[in-house]
Amino acid sequence: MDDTFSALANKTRRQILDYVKNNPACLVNDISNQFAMSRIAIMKHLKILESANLLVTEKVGKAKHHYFNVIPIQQIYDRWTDEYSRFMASRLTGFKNQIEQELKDTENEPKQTKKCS
Amino acid sequence: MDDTFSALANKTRRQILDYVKNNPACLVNDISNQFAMSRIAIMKHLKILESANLLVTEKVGKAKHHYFNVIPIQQIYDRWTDEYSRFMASRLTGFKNQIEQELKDTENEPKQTKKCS
DNA sequence: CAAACATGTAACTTAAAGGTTACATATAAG
DNA sequence: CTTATATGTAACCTTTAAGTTACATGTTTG
Repeated sequence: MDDTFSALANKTRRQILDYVKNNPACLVNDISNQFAMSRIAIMKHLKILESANLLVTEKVGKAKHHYFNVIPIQQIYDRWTDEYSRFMASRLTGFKNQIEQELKDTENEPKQTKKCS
Repeated sequence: MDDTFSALANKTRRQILDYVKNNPACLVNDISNQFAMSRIAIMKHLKILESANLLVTEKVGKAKHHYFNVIPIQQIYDRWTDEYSRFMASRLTGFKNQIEQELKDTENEPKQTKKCS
């Protein structure tokens, strides 16, 4: 999970994900041609994305095909909607009201701190 | 948006967010007491979280109160669900039901928050 | 086989992240 | 007023991130 957050923290890597999503089966060179930086730099980003399982690859001869994998993003999505579900739900009622509600409800409730991934 | 991703990429900062969410109005010292590292290190993390607008603060005398702000996370959520809507589409129905369930449950479940100092 | 092509590895540089200790300021309380 | 408390700033250190150039390997194709 930490790998996923780290991988997504870099703008170039998010752009790579966007590109691969829109160009399934694309090659290393296809990807690196989209960016100003060198192919080596892109390959490092690809390695990080692949380690985070955000990209999966298939080697066919000398060609390496890349595919976007949404599952780690879904896992983050699930994490946040679990951790912050009340806040996500609050989109219907507004943040301010929710904070006021929390402060009001505070006295008779137990503290609970959840572990972080 | 980049600030938000960067801020969320660090495990300590995610844990800080969890703590502040569960302990609205908490102070710098309340937060730093939860961690092994120094108060100064925590203050740097707080500054980053505040710059990313994930935390909002209110100064009252010598005390600085911290509050979690979900809006940047909602924006990320919206970005990804927009960017990857095709991939998320299959999950949307489940999500809708989940939110409805959460809203329903919220009325009966005790909330897990406690006000600080 | 030789040349072009696609990808992979190594070594290095620079900048930024994440932490430390020491010191400074401002408010509350005795 | 003096002391304890809560937060803020400065200077520094170490590790990691992110990029570079140069070279190596493996695979098609003429």
